[in-house]
Amino acid sequence: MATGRTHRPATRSRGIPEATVARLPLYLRALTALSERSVPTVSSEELASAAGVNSAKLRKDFSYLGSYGTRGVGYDVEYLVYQISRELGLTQDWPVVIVGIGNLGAALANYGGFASRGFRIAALIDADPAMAGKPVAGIPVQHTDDLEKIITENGVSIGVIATPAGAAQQVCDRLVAAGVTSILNFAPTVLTVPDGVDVRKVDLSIELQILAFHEQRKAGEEGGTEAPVVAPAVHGSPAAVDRKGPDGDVPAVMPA
Amino acid sequence: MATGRTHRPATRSRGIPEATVARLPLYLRALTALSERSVPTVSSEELASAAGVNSAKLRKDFSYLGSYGTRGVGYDVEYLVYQISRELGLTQDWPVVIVGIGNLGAALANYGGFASRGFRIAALIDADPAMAGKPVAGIPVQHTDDLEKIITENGVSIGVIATPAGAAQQVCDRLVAAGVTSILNFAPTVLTVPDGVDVRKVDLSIELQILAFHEQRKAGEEGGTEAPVVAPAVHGSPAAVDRKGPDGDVPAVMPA
DNA sequence: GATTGTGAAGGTATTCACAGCA
DNA sequence: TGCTGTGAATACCTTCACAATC
Repeated sequence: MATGRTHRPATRSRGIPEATVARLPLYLRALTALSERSVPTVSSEELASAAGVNSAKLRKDFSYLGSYGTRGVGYDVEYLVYQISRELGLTQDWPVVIVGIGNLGAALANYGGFASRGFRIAALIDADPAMAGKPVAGIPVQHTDDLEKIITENGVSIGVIATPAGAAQQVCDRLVAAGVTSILNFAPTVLTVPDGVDVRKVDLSIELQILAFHEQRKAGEEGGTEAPVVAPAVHGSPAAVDRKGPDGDVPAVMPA
Repeated sequence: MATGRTHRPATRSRGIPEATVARLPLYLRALTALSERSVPTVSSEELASAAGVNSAKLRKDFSYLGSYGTRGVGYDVEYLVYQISRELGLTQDWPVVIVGIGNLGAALANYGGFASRGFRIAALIDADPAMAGKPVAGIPVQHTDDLEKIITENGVSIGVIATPAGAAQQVCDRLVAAGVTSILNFAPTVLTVPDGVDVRKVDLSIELQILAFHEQRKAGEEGGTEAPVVAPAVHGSPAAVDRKGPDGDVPAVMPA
């Protein structure tokens, strides 16, 4: 779900599998909570359950980082927090810009977990001149015109796009041209970027649609009641032949 | 990344692999765009590139749904839109409640892609009495006290949690008790739910941390120009064989 | 000739289950 | 005895490559 372009085998980066990397933040969060409660050590079983994964997976994940546990005892909380933080690159802090300070951008700017976890908002950028200078989350919004300058002067390599879909690709291009190499995209668009740039996408409607899929299945399962499927009568289209799907009548397509 | 609890093999649901389900919304979005431009048919190659995946994968994905294409020609756009919508359960519309109307909740409420894609905001709910009655995105906010009533009366089965982390589990429990079986969680917490309830999680700081991981790697690769990595004198990670024990300088742990 | 649909091959990820160590 | 670390087994996903079909 990341990767700059279709190529790049999404292969494990430096020996650590992508799937493992995606779980490290989860472990880190659970560990941080334990650390705050001054818990000195934790077993794979306990930690796994706090992170919502199973313990074998967790141990395998940690084994990619090294042997940081003690047999018969468990893991030293502080030590693990440090090792994972380092592995994730959180021992330095990353200046981040957020582009598009609408409802969502403002929500992101106000999100507390930001500063506390290795990231620092270097700037908020919006295309609306009326926003310029207005403080959001205590940070004055700057105009898109200065985007390149802001990126360069602050050494920003991570950008967050929270603009409308229509503007996202253009903003992305400018960010990349200015030197950003990692992008978190909240706009509902597929971004095209050159090799070497990572894009991750967060998309509300995709998540909801996935839930709807499972929800529908649940409804259909029990009692077999439901009969939601309307079944199209093969339209001017294909596979009249051996095609499976029910037939009935078609579209009435989606809105937009 | 979903699934109710550790168990449930995350197995394919009704023959359609989870990975495929997660891509259907992507295809649907690309198809909808084509549909709006009145494009009648599309090849796997074209559609795949619009959706940002490779064409073999797309064809394989579609093959799980049925044989909806025409060899030598491609796919009928309208027909596919309909089939995918149906598969995702978007031919009905799902009432959704959003709990926690802070910055993020408001942003979600204002998110346009909502109504247009098979979902309808049935209610906005917040624990702050001062919010009650105040309209957000044209919908009056209701108080948490009425949560159960709202869920039941509207037949809501999908809930969105946008509360602070501390309140999330409790809200989740109430939603589930009231009949919600799918939850989209924006709070940075692991939710525990009974079997049969799906949870999906959207987490800004996790995404950023994953980006930071890759970003760090990039910096390390090239000529080392960047030189950002502070590199604790500590030993390398893996191959250090029997690596072990905190010695020398360790932690300097994360804030929170 | 073009493009789909799909077996088969190749990877990646998860889980099992137990040897090894504190 | 208790718990980690990890090979081996399994499950899942992606990609290849080509026969089937329009």
